[in-house]
Order: sequence, then C-alpha cells, then structure tokens
Amino acid sequence: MGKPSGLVQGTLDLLILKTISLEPKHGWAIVQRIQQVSAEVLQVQQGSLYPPLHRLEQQGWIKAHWSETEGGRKAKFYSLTRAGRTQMEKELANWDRLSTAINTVVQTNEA
Amino acid sequence: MGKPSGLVQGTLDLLILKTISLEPKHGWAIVQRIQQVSAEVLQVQQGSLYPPLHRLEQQGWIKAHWSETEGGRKAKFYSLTRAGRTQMEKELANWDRLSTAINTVVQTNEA
DNA sequence: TCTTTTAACATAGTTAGACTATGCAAGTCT
DNA sequence: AGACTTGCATAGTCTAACTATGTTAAAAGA
Repeated sequence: MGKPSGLVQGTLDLLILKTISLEPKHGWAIVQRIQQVSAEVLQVQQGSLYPPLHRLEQQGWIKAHWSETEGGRKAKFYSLTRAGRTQMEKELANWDRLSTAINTVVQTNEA
Repeated sequence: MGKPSGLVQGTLDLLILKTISLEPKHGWAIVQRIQQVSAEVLQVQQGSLYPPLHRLEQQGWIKAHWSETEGGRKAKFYSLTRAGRTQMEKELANWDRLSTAINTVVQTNEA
C-alpha cells in the first residue's frame, strides 16, 4: 500500500552529485552519507545505486577511479567533473523550483 | 535532455487530494488549479490525470458525481471522502518528511 | 452556416527510475 | 570454519509519469 518509500523519485541523481561534490566517495559511502545526514529518512537501496552511478559517469558528470578505503579495501571512488557541478546546480535549482511549487499548492487554502 | 519535467514523481496524488479538499472540482479544473497556484511551474498532462483519479476513487479516497460546470457543460466532480482526508494528511506529512530530508542533504556542506 | 478551438473524459502503449532479488569477492569477527 | 560486513554489480519487476490517440459537445470565429 502507501509504503512510505525511502526516496522521492527523481531526486537520487541530485543527492549523489551533492554528496560527492563535497569530497570523493565510493558508492557504499555515498549511501551512508545520504542516510546519515537525512537522519535515516532517506533510504537508498543497494540496487538503486549503481545504475544511476554508471549513467552519471557515462554522461560525464562524475568520474571514477579505484582506490582504497580507510579500512584498506579497494573501492571505486567517484568525484564530480566540471560539467557535473554545473549539472548539480541545475538540478538543485530545479528541485527548489518544483518543491517550492508543491509546497505552495499544498499550503494554499483558496480553491 | 534533462527535461525540466513538470512534476515530482509521486506527488500527484497529494496535489489532487489537496485541491479537491478545498472544494469539489472536475478533472479539468483540478489541473487548472494546480497549474495556476503553482504559477505554471507544475504541469499535469491530460493523460497523467485520469488514471490516478480513477485509482483514488477505487481506493475510496475520493468520490465522483456528474454535474455541470459554470459554463453549462457536464463534468465529473470529485470530492474528498473522510478516508481521503486522512490519506491526504498522511501523504502531506510524508512529503514534508522527505522534502525536508532532501533539503538537509543538499544544503549540508560537511562530507 | 461551417469550421476551428476549447472543454471535458478516457484508454493504450511507452519510458524512466525506483524496487527486489541475486550473485561475487574479500576482509573481519567469533 | 562459518558468519557477518563491506563493496560492486546485474537482471527482472513495478509504478507513475509520459505521449499519442480518440470521443463528445459547446463556444467562438470565419
């Protein structure tokens, strides 16, 4: 039924871009950060992560290189490209525009 | 490319419920109100409207009756049921929860 | 009067972005 | 040795938008 789903559809790209804009991270850590910063409200499933990650890379907005985590494991670290930063800003502006509009509609009490 | 799509996926039900909670409206007018109140930011396509409308009716959250518009045309007017109001409040709370979480993530500048 | 536009409802088929389920590999912990 | 955690990845499903299309009737315009 109305499962209080863990994401708002269409916002994952933005969340990813923002997260790695602060510092390069590997997939696993990206998910961790999104969940932690959102106080566990946003839940990103494993299977939901890699497809967008690969797509963003192919679009040239992020790039990957293999490296090591603090724990000494190898992992694929993603960082934002120049174009990616522009894209992030565009998506952020769009999110603001839309979420503001939605808030206006749900808060307006005139028919 | 990144078409600045006219909706945030998953929010249409809420927008519909809210709109008819203020006063019963027919489908066409629901779309008009959403677009007007949002200053044309939110764009609901014709084909996107009726499926959710029928689904919401089947779930018992809204109910329909044929009547006439101001212009003298017959149209199906939808109004909110008791259960629908509860549902609207639930979806509104969920939207607040999620959109707030997203805003936190995109505004937080600590990795 | 004829035609076009607008209001209004509706369905079929497609696409996109999430989901679940599953699998592999390597390191840690008991 | 076995279980759990970290970490990457794909295949298949589901849902909610989208586009395209069709119908009916009234209004507006030629």
